Amino acid sequence: MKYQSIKGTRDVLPEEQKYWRYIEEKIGSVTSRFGYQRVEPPIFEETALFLRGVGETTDIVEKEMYTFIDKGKNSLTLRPEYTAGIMRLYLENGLHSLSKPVKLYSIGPVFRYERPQAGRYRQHTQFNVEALGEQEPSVDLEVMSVAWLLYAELGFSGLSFQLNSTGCPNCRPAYVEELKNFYRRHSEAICDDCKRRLERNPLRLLDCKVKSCQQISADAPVIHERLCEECADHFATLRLYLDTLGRPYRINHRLVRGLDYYTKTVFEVWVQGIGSQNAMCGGGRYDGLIEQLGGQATPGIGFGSGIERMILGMREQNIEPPKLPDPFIFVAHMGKAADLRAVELVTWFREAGLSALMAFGQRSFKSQMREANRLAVTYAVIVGEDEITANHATVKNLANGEQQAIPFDQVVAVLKQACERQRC
RNA sequence: GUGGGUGUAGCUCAGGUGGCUAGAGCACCAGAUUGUGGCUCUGGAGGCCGCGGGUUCAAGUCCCGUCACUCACCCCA
Repeated sequence: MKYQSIKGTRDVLPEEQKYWRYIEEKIGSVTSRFGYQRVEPPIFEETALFLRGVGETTDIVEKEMYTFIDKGKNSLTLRPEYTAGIMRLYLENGLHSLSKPVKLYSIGPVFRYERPQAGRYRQHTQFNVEALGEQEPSVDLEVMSVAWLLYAELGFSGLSFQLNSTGCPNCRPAYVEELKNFYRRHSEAICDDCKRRLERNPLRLLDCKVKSCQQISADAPVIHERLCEECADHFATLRLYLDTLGRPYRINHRLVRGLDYYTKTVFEVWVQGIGSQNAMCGGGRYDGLIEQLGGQATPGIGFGSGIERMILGMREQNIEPPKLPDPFIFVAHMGKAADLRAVELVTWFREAGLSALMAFGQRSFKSQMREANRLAVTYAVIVGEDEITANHATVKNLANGEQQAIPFDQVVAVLKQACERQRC
């Protein structure tokens, strides 16, 4: 085969549409109940926005961005995540003048150059939620609840939050220093990756999967025990909310995110069964980000959730989305005059709001009926020489086999009525 | 970037120790029923056995290389 899709990308085929439609409907329904409004920034931005917004030493920026120079010699990048672009959109369009918090969501593709594996693609579709301008922990709860309610209504079982606080500029530096000192004492024993992390991204030391490193990290200082008063209060209040609602969560002091902008709350929602990617969504608070991008100091919190990962999880848990409606009418025709009448009929049906299909060209009547059956239509409308002569259509109900003659000028009204009766 | 697995029909896959004229199921087309679907039966179409090289009388099968896909690590949705 000469051409094939790019590594890490995938084609969405008709078979999968019911999942997409179902998820998009649920997203629309849940977000509207929480009062979130949809916005869509372009899929590419100035590269500098992501360098500043995501963090220059993050893996995403260092090795995963699709960056290119356009014909005007500008450095542009396909968005590797939503948040930076949403912050730009918020500032550029003056959304800060709206009443706070400003609650936004988006659905669209994001791009990262990574090695693909189950549930991870170079282009994937992300559902993204942001709440801007409010620092109360009840907003953290609300944002987390959007994710929770979405997955619950999609039918997922075994959901739980993973929760941590990464502190703020007042308390994190001291903690990071303590953490580095702890690991320096074990610098002989940790793996090579961790030796790099020790200097570049110490928080990620806690997240190492190597067994010997995990034994060490079990004794490492724990951040949520070293938060400043403000962060500790915030964390405690959020936990109180979760306890009150009875939402299952686990404090995971290893949960540190790869993006620089997170402060205080970080969370994921886990579901079992999609390979090594057990997180359905990941997000957190980023109280310093907007200021860093040149706006007024504005707190914010959000998360991203991969649609392809949701579909994978639904398949894993045998969650069957409602199937798309089958077409209602198939027009079978025999002979030249009938072909013209069939073209007229499907046109009338469609203009009346009914779904109607027909066979193209002169095919055997049997094969047309077979096709009608395969399409799972409710009615076959049969037009042959007999019908042309008699000026009526033969309408066959494929479910019970009954058929009757209906004059051509009444067939649309009759089937329209039948459709309304069974809410097709 | 690192490690494992797999490449045979549109799809899912069989093809011990090399002997194939390369198979099955599903899907597709047609006929049995010259104007009636589903079920059944019969037939048909559909393959450079990923690609290149090597060993051999003989390679889908063995060897080398290569590409692709895939799972996992890193990281992340």
